[in-house]
Amino acid sequence: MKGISIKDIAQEAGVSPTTVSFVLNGKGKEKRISEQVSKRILKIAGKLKYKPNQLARGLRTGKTKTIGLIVEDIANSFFANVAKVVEDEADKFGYKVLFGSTEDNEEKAKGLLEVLRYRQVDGYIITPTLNLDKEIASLQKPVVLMDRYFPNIADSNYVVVDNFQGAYTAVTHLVEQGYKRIGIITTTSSQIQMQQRLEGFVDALKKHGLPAGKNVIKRLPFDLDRAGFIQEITQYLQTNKDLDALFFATNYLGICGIESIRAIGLHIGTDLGMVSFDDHDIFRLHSPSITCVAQPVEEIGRRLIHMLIDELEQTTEIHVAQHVVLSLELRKRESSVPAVHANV
Amino acid sequence: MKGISIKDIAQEAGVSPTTVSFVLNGKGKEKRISEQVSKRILKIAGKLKYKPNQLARGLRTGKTKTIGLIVEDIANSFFANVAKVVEDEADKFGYKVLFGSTEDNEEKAKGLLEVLRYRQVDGYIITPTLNLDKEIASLQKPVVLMDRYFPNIADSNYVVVDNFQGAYTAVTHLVEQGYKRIGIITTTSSQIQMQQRLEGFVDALKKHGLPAGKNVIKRLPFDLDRAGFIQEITQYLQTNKDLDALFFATNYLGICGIESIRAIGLHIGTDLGMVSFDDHDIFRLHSPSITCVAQPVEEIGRRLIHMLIDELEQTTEIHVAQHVVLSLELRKRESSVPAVHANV
DNA sequence: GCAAGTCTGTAAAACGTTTTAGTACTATGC
DNA sequence: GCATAGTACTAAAACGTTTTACAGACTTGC
Repeated sequence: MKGISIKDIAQEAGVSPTTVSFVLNGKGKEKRISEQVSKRILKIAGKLKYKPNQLARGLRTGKTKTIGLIVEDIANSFFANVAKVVEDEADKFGYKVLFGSTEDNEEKAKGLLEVLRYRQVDGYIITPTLNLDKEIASLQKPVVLMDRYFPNIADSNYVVVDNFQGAYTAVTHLVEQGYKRIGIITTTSSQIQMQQRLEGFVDALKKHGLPAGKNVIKRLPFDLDRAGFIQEITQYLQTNKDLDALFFATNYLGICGIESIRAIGLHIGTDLGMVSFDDHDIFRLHSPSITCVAQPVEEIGRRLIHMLIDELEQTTEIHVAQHVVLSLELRKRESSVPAVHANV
Repeated sequence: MKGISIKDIAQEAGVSPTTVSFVLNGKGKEKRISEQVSKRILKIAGKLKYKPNQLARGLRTGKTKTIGLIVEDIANSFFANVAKVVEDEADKFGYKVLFGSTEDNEEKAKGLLEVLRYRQVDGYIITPTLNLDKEIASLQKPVVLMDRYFPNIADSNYVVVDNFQGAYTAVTHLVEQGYKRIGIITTTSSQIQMQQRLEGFVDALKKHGLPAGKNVIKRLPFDLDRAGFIQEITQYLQTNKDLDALFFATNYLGICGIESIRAIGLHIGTDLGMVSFDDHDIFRLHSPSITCVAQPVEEIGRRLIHMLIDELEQTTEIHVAQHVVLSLELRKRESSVPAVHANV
C-alpha cells in the first residue's frame, strides 16, 4: 500500500539513502559514487518503479514544481484555450498547474491567491482583477500577468496584446469597407485593456475624420448578465439609428451583439457592419460570419510559461521586468461587407 | 522571507509546538488545553497570519487536499464548463484541482496519471481513454469516472449521462417533426458512450418503423481533423440525397455538420433537419438555431465532486460503487422544423 | 613508515507538520 | 498519607526527501 521510498532502494542495494539520493538526482559523478553502485541503484529504482514523493521533496527544497493559474473564467473559450497551452507547456518543464477562476471578483481573486500561496506554488500566472496590485506585490514568488496589467507598477512581468492597435485596426477596416457612422460597445470597466481599446477606437475615427463624440460610445456596466447586455445594446441601437457599424470591445459583447441585432431585425453586414475584439468559434460559424481581431492564443500561452520559467530557474539576482505585447490579427469575414460596395 | 511556522507561534506564546497544533486543529477541548492558552494561541496565529504549510501537513498525514482532473480537452466547452463547476465545488471542501487534457490519447493519459499519482493527489476525476482500465484500477486512491466508463469493470464509480435515452429522444423528436429518412453521423470509436448513442438512434428508428439500415449510419474515424470531418460529411450527404434529417453524435460533429451542410447549399431545418448531441453556444446562436439534447453540465460537475468527496472522507471500510446516470434535456430549436409542417 | 591526498561513501540534520505516549502537577477518596 | 484520577501540557518520532559535514580505506610521495 505504501509507496516505494528511497530507503527501500537503499536497503535492497545495501547502501545508504544518501547515496541513493545522489545517484537518482544525477549527482553520482559529482559526488563520486562508483559506476558500479550507481548502476545497481538505477536498476533497482527502475525495478521497483520508484517515484520520488514530491511532498517530501518540496518540503525540503522549497520547490513544488507547481504553478498557480488564475484566470477570469475557465469556461470562457479564450481562457480555456490559454489554459490548455499553459498546461501543455508547463508539463514540458515538469510543472503542474493549479487553477481557479475569479469571475473578475476581487474577493474571489484574493481567496485564490491566498490558497495558492499556502500551497507553496512556485510561481503565478494571473489575470488580475481591479485592486489586486497590493496582494500581488506581496507574493514573494515570481508572477506573470496576462490580459491586463497595472500601469502604475513598473516592475511586473506581463504578456498582453496590443489593445490599442487591435481596436485601431478593426475600426480602420470598417472605415475602409465604407462604413461612416461607427459606434463602440464596451464596458464601464476602468481596467487598462478596456481603456486602450476605447482609445484605439477613438483615434482611428479621428484619423479618418469621422465623428467620435459621446453618442458613438456606449459603455455598459460590466456586471450585467447576458439578458441585460442584450437589452442595453438593443435599446442603444434603437435610439441611434444613424449608426451603420459597431465595434464590440470583447467577444462576449460581440456575441450579445449578434443576438441584439437579430432581435431588431437588422441584417449584419449589409444593414449594420460589425467587428468584434477577440475571435470565437461562433464568429467563424455564424451566418454571416463575423469579422474580428483575434488574439494569438497559442503564443500568449507559450510566452506566459516561458517567461515564468525564466524567472523560476534564473540564478542571477539582477532582475529586469519582462513585458511582451503581442499583435492581433484581423480576420476579415462577412460581417464587415456593406450592401453596396461602391457607395463612396 | 520564510513563512511563519507553528514553532514561531509556540515560541511567542511560550508553549510547545504540540499545543499549538492541537489548538489550531480545533482539538483544544479534546486535548484539554485551557481556554486561556487556546485564546492566546489563536490570537497570535491571527496576528502573524499563520498559514499551515500544506506540504508538511501532507507529508505527515498522507492527504494533500488535491484532486486530479483528467479531461479529454480543457479547451472544449463541455469539459471547460464541467471543470469550472468541479473547481468551484472542490473549493468549498478545501480541495484544489490539478488538471490535464488527454486529447483522447492513451499515452498522454497514462503520463498524466503517473504524474498525478506521484504528486500524491487524494483522488481522481477521469475521462478515460480506451485501454486505461488497468492503470486506473492500480491507482490505490478513489476515482470517479465521467462521460464514459468501462462496462466490464463493476466496481468503479461514475457520473455519466443516459446516452441511449438522449439519442432516442433526439431521434424521436425528429420523427415527430415529420422527418422520415434520418441518418446518424458518429465516430468509429468503440467507447461505450458512442455505442449507446448509436443504439438509441437505431432503436428509435425501429420503434417508429423507419429504415435503420447500414446506409443511414455514417461512422467517421475519430482522429480526423476538422477539415477531414467536413469533407467526409459533405461526401456522405452528396451520395445519400434521400436523407431528410441528421442526428450528430457529438457537438463537435454537429459543428462540422453545420459547415458541411452549408457548403452543399442546403438549408438547415427545411432542407435537412438536424439535432446534435450536447449543446454548444454556437447551436443557440446559429441561424437557424440548432436543436440538441443537452447534458446537465452543472449537475455533472456537482455530482462528480460530491461522489469523490464521499469516497475520500468516508470512514467505513465497506464500499459500494456509486453509479449516477443523468438524463439529457431536449432543447427544441429551429433546425428541427421542416418546411411543410403537415406533410404527414 | 607516515603525512597528505584521493576515493567512495555515510550520519545526521533539516524542512513543518501531526500524533503517540508520556510527564508533572493537583485534587480527591478513604 | 497514599493510591487513584483528572488536568494541562510536552518530548519525540514520524512522514520522505536533500544536503552538509565528515569518515574510513587506499594510494602516493618522500
